[in-house]
Amino acid sequence: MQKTIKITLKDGKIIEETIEDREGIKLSLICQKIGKRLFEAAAAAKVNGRLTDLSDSIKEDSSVEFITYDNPEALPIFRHSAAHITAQAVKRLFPGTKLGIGPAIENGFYYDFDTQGRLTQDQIGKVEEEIKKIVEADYSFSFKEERKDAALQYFKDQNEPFKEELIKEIPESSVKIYTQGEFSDLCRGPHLPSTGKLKGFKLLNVAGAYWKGNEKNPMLQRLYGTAFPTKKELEEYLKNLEEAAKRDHRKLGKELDLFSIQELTGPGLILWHPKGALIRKIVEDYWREEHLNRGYDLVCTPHIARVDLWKTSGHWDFYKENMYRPIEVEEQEFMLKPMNCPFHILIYKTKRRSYRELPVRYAELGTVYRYERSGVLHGLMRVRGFTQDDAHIFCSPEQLETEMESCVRLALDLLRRFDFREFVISLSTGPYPSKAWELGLKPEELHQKLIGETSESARKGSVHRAITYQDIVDRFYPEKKNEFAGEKEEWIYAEETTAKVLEKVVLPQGIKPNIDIMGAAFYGPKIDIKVKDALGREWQCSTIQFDFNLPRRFDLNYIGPDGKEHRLYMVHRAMLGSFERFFGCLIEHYAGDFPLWLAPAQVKIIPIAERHHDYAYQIAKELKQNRIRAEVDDRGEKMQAKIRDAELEKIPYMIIVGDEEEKNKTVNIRKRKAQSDSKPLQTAQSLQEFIRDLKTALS
RNA sequence: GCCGGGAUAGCUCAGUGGUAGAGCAGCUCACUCGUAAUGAGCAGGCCGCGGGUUCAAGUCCCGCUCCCGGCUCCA
Repeated sequence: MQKTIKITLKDGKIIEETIEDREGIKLSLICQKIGKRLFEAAAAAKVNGRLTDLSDSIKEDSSVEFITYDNPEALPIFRHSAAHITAQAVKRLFPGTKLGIGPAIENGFYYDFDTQGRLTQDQIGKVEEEIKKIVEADYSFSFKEERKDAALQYFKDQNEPFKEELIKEIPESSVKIYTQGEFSDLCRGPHLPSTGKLKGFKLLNVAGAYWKGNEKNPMLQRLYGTAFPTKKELEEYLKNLEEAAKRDHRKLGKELDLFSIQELTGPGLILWHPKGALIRKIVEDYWREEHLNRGYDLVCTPHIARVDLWKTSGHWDFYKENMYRPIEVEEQEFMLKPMNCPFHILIYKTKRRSYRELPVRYAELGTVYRYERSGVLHGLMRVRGFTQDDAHIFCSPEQLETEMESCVRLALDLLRRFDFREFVISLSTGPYPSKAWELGLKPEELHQKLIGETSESARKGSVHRAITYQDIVDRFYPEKKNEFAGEKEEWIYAEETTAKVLEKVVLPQGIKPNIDIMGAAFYGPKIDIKVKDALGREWQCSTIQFDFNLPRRFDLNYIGPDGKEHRLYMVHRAMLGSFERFFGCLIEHYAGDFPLWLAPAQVKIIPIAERHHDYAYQIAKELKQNRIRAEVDDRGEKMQAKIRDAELEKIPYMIIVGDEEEKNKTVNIRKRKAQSDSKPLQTAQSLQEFIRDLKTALS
């Protein structure tokens, strides 16, 4: 039986094809008919909005879009195909290897294998060689739809226990098996037409990873790599990696003498050297100033407290794993604080509070200690002792919206001061259906995001009914939903208040919040703000968290206008996060090249010869009187060497003084990074002018 | 914590079971210099820590500490 089907293309053009009813027509054929160039550039196709392989066929009227290499949607296809090719290479080199999973990830892909430990870092080169052979062989990717039991048998015969496990978890009755050359793998697809299309790939490193991320499962070897449609894009990416390595805060921290972490002190404990401490002091001053201006009160609290405090707060029961063992003093047990909140609560509770004095906002640069497993520590980013820029807001329900709004504004204002321009904001919601999530995602998108990744049928679009929040909670978090503190009404009120604030403050700035469903802490929903640094990497900084738990545990209340006690709302918030992590971010964001207001030394004065030293010190004195951080380089080095060293120290300005300057009472200014091959940026001017300019730049 | 890799001078790093090395930094001396490294000399080491194998260990083996890449978690 033959029939004619209509194919609607992306540009609206409709083509008709007459096909054999049972066989349909291959997408690659359609593509080829449209044009040779399109065919060569096509990685995959989208049929009725669903991605599929070019080797797939269609049998009915459809809308078809071809995904070419330059389309961002092609990237994951490349990477996923690269993962399969990598697996093929590894299986060739290490027979008996059992396959785990091999997905595309943000900047590349990985594949997990059980090679019985044979795959190590020094084998990467060999695997790459093998991949090259596979690419050159240009095997085509093809797939077969198999019934689950047949597929199960197949992978059993292949001795692939992980694949068997995966198939058993798939709800559909059939699965797809992709083949290129002698290699076959369970996969949802789609893939490139053939292995030869993979032009730019690179294996990056090997690491251990638990099967399904669960430490009770066996440890597999994970091979990370990346892939791009062209070599050029790959090279750009690798360059970016190099740049990131250059900016590594651990490296710059050592080079610029900012901080150290030493074996004798212990892992995850930071020693701030003078220059680092100075930058921290500048940030702290700015932070305190901003908080005082915005109605916060500063408080200070101790590092240890009796264990009873932590029992009252619940940390003893629920946070014990992250706390250090008690310290015994005069037969009483004290604990190092992992958080500041209980102390702030105690200050609040020292007297009866009237609604007239709300909101109460207590802010503290509070140093806390948390036990972190040794393997997770990382420079300044993940440590065991750190100082949070913490605050707690105690307010009435009516004040919540205003308070939230000012928190979000404060966070963005502070972060922008440090030249962060892009933000990723997410709202983490709890177990009750509030309307908050509609803010970030349309129901269909939600569908794709949540169901699409886990279920084939939803991807095919067979479930089009509107999905509800409750569906998601029930389906994905069946046990977790009972672990939450607080009343349903509180949750909904808090989430909807937050949504209102995000709508008012964040959306107009062109930032679309993410909704992290069920991402809330057990005690309340939260907003997190991540910054994107100069290289586009994301760092968690601000967090604003509701707490329905502590006000109950500590019986926090206020006296309302009706003369009765009312339950207080409490908000935890940190804007920069911790000074340690934030400092690490700043170092990487600025590549160690701190802006004038943060630079530990702002001006280096370079006398050309010894006879200019007096004049140099005179200038330094005057700069210091104007609160400008200046140093004289009075070493017996050549001027050129001093300039070089000042450049390497990344000091924003140099003042070079010699006979001419001394005679004319001027200063010769060289701005950092004014390379000798560029136009000379240095100008002679009076010191007063220079000071005025700096002050303008600093204000 | 687990898997893999690593630790040699202040820093960056060579080092094949047989006398511990370089460059930079440091110190001393000379040079007093015009926009990214002046030259010479000197000094600098529990080769991460502890055991073992060996005539002999920085090198081989075992244990520990710390670091790096991940897994998991988070400020």
